[in-house]
Amino acid sequence: MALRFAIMTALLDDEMSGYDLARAFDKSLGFFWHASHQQIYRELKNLSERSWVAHRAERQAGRPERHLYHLTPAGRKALDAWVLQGDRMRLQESKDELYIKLYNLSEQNIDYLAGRLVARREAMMERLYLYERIRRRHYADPHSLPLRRKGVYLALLSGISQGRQYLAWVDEALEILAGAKEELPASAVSIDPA
Amino acid sequence: MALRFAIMTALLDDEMSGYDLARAFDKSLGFFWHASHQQIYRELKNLSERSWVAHRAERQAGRPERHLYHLTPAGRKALDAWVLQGDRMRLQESKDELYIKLYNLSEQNIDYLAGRLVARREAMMERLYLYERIRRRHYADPHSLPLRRKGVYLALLSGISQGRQYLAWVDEALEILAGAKEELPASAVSIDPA
DNA sequence: GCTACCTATGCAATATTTTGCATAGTATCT
DNA sequence: AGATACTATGCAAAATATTGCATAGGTAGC
Repeated sequence: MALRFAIMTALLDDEMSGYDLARAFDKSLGFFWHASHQQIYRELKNLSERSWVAHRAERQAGRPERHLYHLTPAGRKALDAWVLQGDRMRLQESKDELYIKLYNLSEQNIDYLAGRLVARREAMMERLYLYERIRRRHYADPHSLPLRRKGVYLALLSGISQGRQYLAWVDEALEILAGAKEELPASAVSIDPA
Repeated sequence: MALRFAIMTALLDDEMSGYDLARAFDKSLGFFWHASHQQIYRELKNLSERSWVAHRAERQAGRPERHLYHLTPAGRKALDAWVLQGDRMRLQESKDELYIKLYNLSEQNIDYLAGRLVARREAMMERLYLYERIRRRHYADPHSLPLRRKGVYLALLSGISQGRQYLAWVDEALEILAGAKEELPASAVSIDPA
């Protein structure tokens, strides 16, 4: 349901192709709602049938045609109505397998899990770097933004603040894991005079 | 896929009924992986077919029978193996419609969206309170915990830290929205001498 | 007595998401 | 020359998740 409206939201400013949208959903909007290109093409088809979006073809030399989608007035109206519609407030559940795996922490998997945490830290740092760049480039002076852009800015702030919090948590978690490992009996490696 | 293992994880300590699991997924484990009772019963059936869990019936006076599930040795083995298996690291996307709605911030919906933020703050404060209570009750001295419980503690820490971050963000967002509203021309309410 | 909610289980339909496949030309690296 | 990656679109199947319904007795408040 929401993906439909996320796509329309992305079309508020510019017309975009399915491919463009797929890339947009790898970035800013995708931080809040991920979608694969297959999903996007299917939704675009659905939205076209509803006449909430329409497209024009753009021929390119050598390459496949781009179908550039844009909001219709009916789509714009539907989007505006959706924003004001009831809100199933599921408080964010950070759906990451790693948490479940942490519930299974053991001597056998502690190194593996610590490694996965490090990988997440790196990925998050990269993303955080991207967001900070966007912030500096487009939201350096939030006070002067038009109202709608202030909303986007709030979402961006949430991403940045979540990212920083996540990095701090990973670091703390790694420290605790390192401490726990030291206390472990060096059983497997010990030269046991059998 | 992961729900299967989340359920097995919950069965590590105690045997539980589907109903018990459903309630557990409203609390601690559910912060990381939500599941409805229908899903849980289906997975339990599936897990039984794989012989990864087994159950015994417990008759109760007046009430329906409870089917108490427990891990089998094969289930335990499968769980241990899963923890070490490849990890599709999708960095958490806070899948909340509200972010998309914020991208559509306008004079028409600013009050509504601010109200939804307040509702989220209240819900998060309640949850945070629950987590802090769990922390004080069961994880007051994290250093002395056995290894596996330290993993659970890390997940709990993540929940607490995310919750606090979220509250701080909501407050900042509400302030920015309040500031933005003040700057708005008082168009709709003004006594316009037509 | 009626209403609402809790314990306790589960089926079925629908909606959403993921994964695999398919096509086709261009560009870049080795 | 061949491998890999990028632009660009889309179908189909499988896995997951949500929503509605169904049963059945117990407890608590009005």
